[in-house]
Amino acid sequence: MSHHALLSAGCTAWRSLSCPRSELRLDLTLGCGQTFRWRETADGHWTGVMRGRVWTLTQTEDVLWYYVYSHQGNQEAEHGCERKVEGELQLSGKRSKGIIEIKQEEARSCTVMPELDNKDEELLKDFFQLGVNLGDLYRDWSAEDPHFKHTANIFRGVRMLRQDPVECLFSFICSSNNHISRIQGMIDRLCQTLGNPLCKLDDVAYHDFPPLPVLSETTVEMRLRDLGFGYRARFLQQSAQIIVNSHGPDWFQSLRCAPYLLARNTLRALPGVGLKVADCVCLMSLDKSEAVPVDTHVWQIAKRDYSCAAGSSQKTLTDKVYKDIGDFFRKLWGPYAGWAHSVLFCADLKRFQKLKEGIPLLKDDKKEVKNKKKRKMNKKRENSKHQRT
DNA sequence: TCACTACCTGT
DNA sequence: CAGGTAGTG
Repeated sequence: MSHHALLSAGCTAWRSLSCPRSELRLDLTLGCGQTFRWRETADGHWTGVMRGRVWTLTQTEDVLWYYVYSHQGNQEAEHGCERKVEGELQLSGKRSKGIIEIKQEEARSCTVMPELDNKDEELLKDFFQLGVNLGDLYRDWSAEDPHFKHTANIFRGVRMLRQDPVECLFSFICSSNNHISRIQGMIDRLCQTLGNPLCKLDDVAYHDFPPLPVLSETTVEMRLRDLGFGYRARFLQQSAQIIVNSHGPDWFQSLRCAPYLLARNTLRALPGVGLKVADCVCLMSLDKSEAVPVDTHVWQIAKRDYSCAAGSSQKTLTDKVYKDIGDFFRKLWGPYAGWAHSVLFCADLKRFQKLKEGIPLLKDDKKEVKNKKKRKMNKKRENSKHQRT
């Protein structure tokens, strides 16, 4: 059986690229709720699906390491990966680029084509938007905003992903009136049930995100209700159907080029997509760095930390208040306001509170308890399914 | 423009 | 109630 890759095991297929932690923190960026599909599969190792393949990522002080798994329809050889590299493994981060140097005979059994190497590096750079200099942005935001400056020191390296628009849209339709841990479970079940299987690692089956045509099938609503999606099941199916039936195949691509507000309004026409979800999709997958998703939490931040007047007298987050708060932050932070917002959002998450007291994150702090319960619930769901039929 | 409600499900 | 949305008055 295949295992999740471990950098310390010295597999020769690990590749790397220069990237200081101040520009990217995997734990914060992947764990702050902008994506729901990456897990810490080993200490500091994050595994997830990106562009139809399974990746494990980890980092040292100045280097980002990546490992891409093979599966059907994927040429790369994977055997021989348990092998140790001869001599010391350079974890010092001195090497900034390329694959670990390996002996000729090993190279044959655990090959990484140079041209693939390049492409994968480009994919990673695109996914993490490494062309955007986060250090410069932090400096600018800190200059304008003392409160940001305070928290930014602890929460460096929080960066916006450039996600697949389909996955992003349908994930955030699920986010309504919901919390992160449950959303993660829902997305897992969605991919497991409707997505293409990719590979299996240590008993964990990885699937691609379901394609639009599959999501648009009329049976999907019922199936998703059985998976515990509640009223969101209909939104998902309907939105997919509308996109498939009344928009061209490069609809999302065109939204990437469209101005922010046009893109947001277009998305809003889909069922289950309000201002908040539309802004998430704009910011996280459609290159709209100025989009600021305002949820109840961000609203609290605006009032508490910025004494932002908007909506201080209102009881609910109305459209007007929503827009006022977004404008407030855009004025404060500028064209990358959405990126700045995610830093503060991240800093406010309960799971990252320990960082503020200088306590490093431990991998299994949060999860152990939940896994047990999950099994119980799956059983419960099975039962109610049988009762219905 | 704002308030209120229903909507699924789990903590 | 939970990182909302849609429909109503």
